[in-house]
Amino acid sequence: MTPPQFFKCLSDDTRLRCITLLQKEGKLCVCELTVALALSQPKISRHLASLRLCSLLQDSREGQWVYYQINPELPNWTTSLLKNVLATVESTKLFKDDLQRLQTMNNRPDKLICC
Amino acid sequence: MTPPQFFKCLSDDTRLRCITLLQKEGKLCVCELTVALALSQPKISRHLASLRLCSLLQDSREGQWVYYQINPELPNWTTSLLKNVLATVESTKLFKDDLQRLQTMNNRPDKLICC
DNA sequence: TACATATATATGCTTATACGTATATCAAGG
DNA sequence: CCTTGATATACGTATAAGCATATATATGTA
Repeated sequence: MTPPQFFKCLSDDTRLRCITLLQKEGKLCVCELTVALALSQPKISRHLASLRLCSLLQDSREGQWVYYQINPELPNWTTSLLKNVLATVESTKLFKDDLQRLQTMNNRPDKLICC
Repeated sequence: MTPPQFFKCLSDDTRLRCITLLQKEGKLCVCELTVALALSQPKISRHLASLRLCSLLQDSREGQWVYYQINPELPNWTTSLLKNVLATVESTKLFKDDLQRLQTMNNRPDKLICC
C-alpha cells in the first residue's frame, strides 16, 4: 500500500470512524459498526469491503457474524500513523458518541474468545 | 481542518509530493515544484491552490515568484502527522528523484532571505 | 423446508476529482 | 506601452466516489 492509497482510506468520514473504532475495540462485526456509527448496513459494508480490498482491514466469520479488525501485518509506517490518528480523534465528540452507541447497544453479539 | 479533510489533501500523489518537498525545503516557488515533480505548471498550480484553500499551505509573492510553504499555524496534530509522513516518504526513490531534479535545476530563482 | 438475522453486492443516479488545453493576470525590464 | 516569464484560472471531459434502494447470499434454528 502506497502512502496516497493509505491516506485515501482515511479521507472519508465513515471509513475513518470505522478504523478508529476498530483500533480502539480490536474487533467488531458489521452490525456493531452499523449501530455505533448509526448508518445503514450497506453503507458500512461497502466501506469495510473497500478497506479489506486494500488490505487495511481483515475479516473473519464467526457463525452469522463477520468481524473486522485492523490487519495485524500492516507495515510499520502505517501502524505508527494509525496510532497517531487514534490519539487525535479519540477526544472528539463524534468518536465518543460512536463509542457510546456501541457500548449501550442492545443484543450485542458475544465475541468468541478463542485460543 | 478535520482529519478526513487533512487526509484527502495527502491522498493524491502530486499533492503529497509537494507537501513533503515543502516540508523538507521549507519554501519553494511554483516553477521549482514544476521542475522537481516534472509536471505541467497548471497541474501543480491547481493542486497548490487547493492546499492553500484548505489552509494547509501558505503563499507569499516575491516579485515574479510565488512561494509556498507549509502553514506554520497548523494545529499540533497535523504537524505531528506531517512529520511522520515525511519520515516515511523520505527514503523512497520517488522523493529522492524529486529532490535531485530540484537541486540540479537550471536558473533556480534565488530566495529572498529576509529579516 | 421455511424463516429470521447478518452480511454482501448490484443497479441507477448524483456529485466530486483530476486532467489537458487554452487563456488570463501579474510583475519586471526594455 | 510592449514583451517576456511566472502563475492562476476557466472550460470541457473523463473517471471515480458515494449514496439509497433493492436484492442476493449465508448461517442458524424451528
